[in-house]
Amino acid sequence: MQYRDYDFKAIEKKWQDYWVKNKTFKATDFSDKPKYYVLDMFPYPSGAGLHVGHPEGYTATDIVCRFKRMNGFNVLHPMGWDAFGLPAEQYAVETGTHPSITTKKNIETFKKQIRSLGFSYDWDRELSTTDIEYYKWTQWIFIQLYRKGLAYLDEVPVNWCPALGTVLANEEVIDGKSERGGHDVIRKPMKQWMFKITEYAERLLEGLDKLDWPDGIKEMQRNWIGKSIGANVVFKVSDSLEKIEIYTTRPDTLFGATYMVLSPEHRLVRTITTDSYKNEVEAYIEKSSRMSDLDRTSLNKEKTGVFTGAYAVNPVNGKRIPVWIADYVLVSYGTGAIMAVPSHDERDFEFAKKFNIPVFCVIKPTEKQVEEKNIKIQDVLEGKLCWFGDGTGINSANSEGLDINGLGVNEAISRTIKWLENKGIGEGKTNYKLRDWLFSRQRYWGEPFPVVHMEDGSIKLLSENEIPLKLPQVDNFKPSGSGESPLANAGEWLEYIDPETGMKGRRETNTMPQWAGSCWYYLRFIDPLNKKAAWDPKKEKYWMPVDLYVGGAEHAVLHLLYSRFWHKVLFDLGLVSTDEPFLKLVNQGMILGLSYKDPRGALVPGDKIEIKDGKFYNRENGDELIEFPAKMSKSLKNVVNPDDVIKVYGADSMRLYEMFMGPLEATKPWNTLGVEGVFRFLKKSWRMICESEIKDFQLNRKQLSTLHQTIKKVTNDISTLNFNTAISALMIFINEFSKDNILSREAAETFIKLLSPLAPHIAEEMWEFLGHENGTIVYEKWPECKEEYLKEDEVEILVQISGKPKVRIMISSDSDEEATKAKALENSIIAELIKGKAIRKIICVKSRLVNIVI
RNA sequence: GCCCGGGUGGCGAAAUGGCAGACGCAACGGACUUAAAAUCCGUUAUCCCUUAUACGGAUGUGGGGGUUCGAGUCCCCCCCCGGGCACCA
Repeated sequence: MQYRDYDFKAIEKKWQDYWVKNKTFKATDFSDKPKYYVLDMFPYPSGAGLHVGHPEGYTATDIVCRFKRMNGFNVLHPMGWDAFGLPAEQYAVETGTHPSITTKKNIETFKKQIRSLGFSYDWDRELSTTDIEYYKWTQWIFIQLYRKGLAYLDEVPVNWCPALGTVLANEEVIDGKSERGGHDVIRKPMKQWMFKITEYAERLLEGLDKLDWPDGIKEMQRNWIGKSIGANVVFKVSDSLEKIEIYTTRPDTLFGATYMVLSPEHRLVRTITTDSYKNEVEAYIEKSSRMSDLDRTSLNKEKTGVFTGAYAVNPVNGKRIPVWIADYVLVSYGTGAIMAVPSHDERDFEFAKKFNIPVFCVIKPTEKQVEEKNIKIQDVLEGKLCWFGDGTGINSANSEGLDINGLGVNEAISRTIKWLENKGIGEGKTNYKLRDWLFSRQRYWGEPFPVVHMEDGSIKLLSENEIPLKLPQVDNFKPSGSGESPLANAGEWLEYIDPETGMKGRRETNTMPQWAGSCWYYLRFIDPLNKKAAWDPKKEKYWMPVDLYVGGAEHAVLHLLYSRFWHKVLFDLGLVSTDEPFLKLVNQGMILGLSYKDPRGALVPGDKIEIKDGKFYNRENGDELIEFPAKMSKSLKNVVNPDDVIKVYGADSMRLYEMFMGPLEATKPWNTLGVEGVFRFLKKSWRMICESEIKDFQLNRKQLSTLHQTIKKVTNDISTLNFNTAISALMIFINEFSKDNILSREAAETFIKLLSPLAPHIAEEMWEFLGHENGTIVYEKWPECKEEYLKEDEVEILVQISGKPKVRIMISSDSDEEATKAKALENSIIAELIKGKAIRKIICVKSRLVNIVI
């Protein structure tokens, strides 16, 4: 073959066409090879197209896939579209364009862009959550969950915006106002579909332990689930038959309870409030119901509350304590009521101080902690200071057999619970912060629920042969005005007549949230064309679980928790074979854009920058600016479009730069100048292969060592996803081997193979250039590192005197400790430096250093 | 406030407790060229000593302490940046 320039445009087109034509990356079901399932978080195909953040994770997974194929794995690497959702619907409201048209167009753009990067997806498995053949099975899964008793309708508050006449998603409400227009948003109760994810709280928590996920993400899920262990305790209401049950994690502080608090929504509030306090209580309830959650829970908010006039009896000591209502107690957690122990709970302490409620200390801090925290123990004992650290019980005994004085916190808790249980007035109780999952949206562009509201008020679940329930064509995508979804205007579509009983009904007009489609797409990829089932269980058993899942950390809780929940339900139903879907999870870091900030720290958009003498100025007011990485955004004009990079440098350079910037997980700033460097490296590689004389000859010791060190480094680094250092190893190799204009075939072929997962187009072309005329490098065997070549005859070691580096000497690489020491001591410079000094000791690290301590 | 990340040259970054700054960018100098691009070679942490870019010495991984023959790496305290959670009793 004739030498040509590195014409990346022609090369990349040629091989992308070749891969598509030959279905090079087709994953075969039931191959004898070990399977490896690599999944990217599939994108929402927006109108803006890809930005440089998308290809980061996709490049990483692509490299792993190609590496695994060369190591003999049968790789499943699919791509699809999470295409239901708000932007297409909002565009429809504004322009009247049907969301399916927008979606189709955006998918085409995304697909073209993704293909231009040469990713090795099996495109035969492509899917979109909006395909009727896909959402049929999303509805089918809903049916399974419903039948298992995990779906229910409940009247819960939604974000209702009267000015816009619509319901908003949480994400569209910013500081209690609508994102668009800044109108007030209130909480309005509406019938909503809920999932009992709380039934799976414990298993979702336990399951985390065995997952190979970033600790941060696991911790976020743990916090979200929010398990706490404590007790429910029943307090009698004084002069009444009513009882108030409270939840506490600190039953050991029961003797310190000086008041109680009910949340304003607690069902007993009106019952127990005495006549003289009615007006105040009603006013308070009314006031807090109008407040948004944000207002109620915002920081630094001073505590508020009112007394109900009622008293309760503390069951451990019979003391009468006042019952208050306050919005710092949430109705949705625990029992919606607490016992307040101001002496040992900061919130209660704050409240008690404000309303002059007594503080009664029941835990004496340990000496050690008093010292550490630098507090006066007397202040705690007198109730002047709130103490929530360790300590021992005081003032905590009654005549009915409970005595926890002198006990530590843990022991006191278990004793108290035992006592409460014996008396029948309380029990050990575990609570979770996790709430049931609100699953319906008042939207058009989502999966319709396979549900009908019948005339008689009953709810009918469609049967499996009544799905797919197709989303109807409508002309008007505007909200219905009643707070219902645009589907409420869908006319005939709404009407339903039961085929068996003839009873009339109206279809559910809510649609499912965007999470629905992404909850199970990894399962459909296994068997995307199956018409009879969501997936074939045999294929599921072969491919699952996902071995590597890569995506952004913004899905840490929601998507990843929801899909784990569905997966566990499917597992319980015997529909999948593993109880966790994603074995290993990696979050790629955010890529920031180059931005500029002025002396006041304000960011200045990219089009207002003027560069003079290597310094940056604001064109408008002459302020000197400093370069500063910031999140890419339209307004800052710092968004980098991959297409532009590919046009100038090619897809291989784009891929390489994305990986060379730094560790995959790190947040890092994009700098287009950096692409120049990897582009040069590829050009250099190209010249080394295509301009050198390639011959078969035996490499010398030094070259063999470099070659095998490179194999070892690249192999390890790709396995551990440290692509940046793998690339630098290949650069070192090139710097070494491109010095000569004659190259051994062995070195050349090994290099191309090592490069091929990272920069596949150029690798294919060079592979072909070397005479592999028909075929692809994709399934060539990955080079093997032979340890015996790594060893060099001589190694350089450092000789230090008292830890200070002095000289470097060459020694035979198999010198033992004694020989190494002797060599070091006989060196003339060392001998001079230690002359006349006593050697205290000598530390010797084999093949590394000798440290002579004097 | 709490929980995770992170802080290393002008910049992106490397470093199983063992020579800090590999690799790359930028900058500077040189070669090639009529010239430019491309390419190649070299220099590039700070300070001191010095006729000096030699030789030599000291300092240096956010700050302060500690462990160790030896610390970017381990331990304690503090500061700053990014992300998440936020009255969950």
